[in-house]
Amino acid sequence: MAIAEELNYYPSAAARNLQRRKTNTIAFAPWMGDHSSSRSFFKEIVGVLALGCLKYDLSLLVTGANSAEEINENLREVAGSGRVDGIIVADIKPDDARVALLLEIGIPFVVFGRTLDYTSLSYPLVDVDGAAGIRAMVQYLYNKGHRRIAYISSPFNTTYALHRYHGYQESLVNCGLEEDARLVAAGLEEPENVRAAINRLFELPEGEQPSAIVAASDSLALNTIYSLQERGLMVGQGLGQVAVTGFDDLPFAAFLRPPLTTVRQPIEATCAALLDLLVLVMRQEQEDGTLPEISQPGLVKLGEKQFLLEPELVLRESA
Amino acid sequence: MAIAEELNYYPSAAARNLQRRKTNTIAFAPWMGDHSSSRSFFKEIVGVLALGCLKYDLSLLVTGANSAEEINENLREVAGSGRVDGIIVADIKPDDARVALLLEIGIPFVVFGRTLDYTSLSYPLVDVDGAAGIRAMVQYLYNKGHRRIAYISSPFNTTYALHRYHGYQESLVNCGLEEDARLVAAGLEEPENVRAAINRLFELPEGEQPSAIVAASDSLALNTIYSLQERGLMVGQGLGQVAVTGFDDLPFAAFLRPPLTTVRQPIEATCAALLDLLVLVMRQEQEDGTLPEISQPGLVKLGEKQFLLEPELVLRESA
DNA sequence: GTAGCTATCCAAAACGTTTTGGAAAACGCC
DNA sequence: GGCGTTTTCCAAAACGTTTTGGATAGCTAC
Repeated sequence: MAIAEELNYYPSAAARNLQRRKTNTIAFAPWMGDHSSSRSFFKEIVGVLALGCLKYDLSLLVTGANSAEEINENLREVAGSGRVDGIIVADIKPDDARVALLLEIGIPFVVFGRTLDYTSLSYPLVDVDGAAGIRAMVQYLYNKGHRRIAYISSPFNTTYALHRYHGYQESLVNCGLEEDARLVAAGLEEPENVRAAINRLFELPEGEQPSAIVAASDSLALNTIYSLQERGLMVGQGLGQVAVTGFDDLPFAAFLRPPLTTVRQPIEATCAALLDLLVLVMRQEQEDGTLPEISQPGLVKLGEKQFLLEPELVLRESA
Repeated sequence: MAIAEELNYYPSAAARNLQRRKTNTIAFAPWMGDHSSSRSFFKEIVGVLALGCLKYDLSLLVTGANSAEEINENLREVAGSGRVDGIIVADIKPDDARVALLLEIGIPFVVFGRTLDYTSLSYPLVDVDGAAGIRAMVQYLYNKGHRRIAYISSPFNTTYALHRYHGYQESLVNCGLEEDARLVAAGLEEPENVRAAINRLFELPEGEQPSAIVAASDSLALNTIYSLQERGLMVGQGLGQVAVTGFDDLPFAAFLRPPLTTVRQPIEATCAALLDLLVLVMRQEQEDGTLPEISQPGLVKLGEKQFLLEPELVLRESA
């Protein structure tokens, strides 16, 4: 050991990997598409994952891809060549082909998020319970006295957008409120579309206008706030003000004026759960021994290897 | 080939790596410290790097580390074991030990940023010319008629903070203005400190107060704007307004009210230059053949393997 | 047809570890 | 001291590629 130290010797990773048939490396495969809204959240994750890997002595390989074909080809190559022992798939689309691909290849993997298959238990996953987050938010607004609660969403072509919307519907039922289609605007992305939607909301007859607006994401909430301010409306919880809430707790949320009440994505907990679960799946793959239990505060067990994380309400001045 | 396709065969990466003594993998080693301000910028980079790697058929390994010792140990291991062919070091500190370490190990590497060694040409680097960015900004403000231009900075314990400040000083000279120590506030990080600094600026005698405030980062600019608004001052370029500028063009900059005039970090260009340079160094390492020229719009050649990128002014309504 | 050269082919070596398995050593017991 | 068992030791095999180099085949020119 002394001589090794002196010679600055480190065992060759390639030779080790070859003989042990194991790389101690996992891949992080986000979507990397043009979808800027989801992108900003997944950027947050990389760093936390990298730090989390230290605990398990894993290295983190980040795969980029410009298109759907490229990501699949990439995944095939990375998994097929044995470059990694496991894969974390993020930013899943409703009809994402990656899950099927990975099941076919037979490499250990964990998905962050759910495909459209709402209650899918066929693959290991961790997801933030968006429906629960929105439910908690709507309930909070209801308790504050709001009865006309509008909902603003991005297009329903992502699973999380759907889950969050379902949360809105569920909590309306829980609160004994009727869903009013005129208070729901989905498919919004560009600021202009948000502005148009907000304008429509406040062209409703007097007593039918919303007193609170729940946005499905922080960036929608941001544009909602500006749209309201442009109309000369005040944002906040006070009398004559319109309450606005977001979802994600992106870095800017606290710096808006007024600071945004929102639902915080539990990034650290999510990453920890993803890693714990992936390591479990990888171990189980080689020696079918006893699998350690995965448990964390706020973690709901959906199935054998499926977990949901409760997000947290962050109350600020916008509601 | 048909049979390989049919059997879903992919060559073993480990065996290849072993024989070729080459991994086609590079490491990205950011600081990953607690430094939240720099962190947000480096998160931006990972994704772009991952995409850029595709061009060169490289994989990207992201190393995490919780402390200075850990990052060094990590770097030693990754480089020593031959896990990667080259390393991109980011978020460099003035007295960063990583450069010396990598030089000693003798692995190809590229640094994003400069150590305190202001004109260091002893290792390959790419940096954004912060001084040039601030110079352009001050010159712009001068041309708009501003003569009392204040400067707000984070602590001078990072190289980029120093460079940017030097840019401020240089452009004052260029514009024929005297530096007024009362208009410079450095060492700021927390919102309260920024507020205090702003308050001091506007407790100056009438004609000596600043008409423009150049902040060394977007987050400082954000707190500057709020501090001004709390004092009842209007932010913008108009009459009786205080102009405020930032640096980085973080995602929220465009969404502030008023939208922030700032200096945009050329992320894509930076990543492209880093990769081009690293690939060059790696190739040169093995076969000392002809090295292709690295050239990009806005790229200034500082030395044989040292490049500076001109950042770009983004003019919005805050100035 | 043959000499001299180049192109093709393929079995064997090499890459640097870990695993394997047989031999030697150590141990425990009667 | 001898037998059976366990532990230690170490040379050789294995991991799955790419490289090597000697042999064979293919050309060209006389």
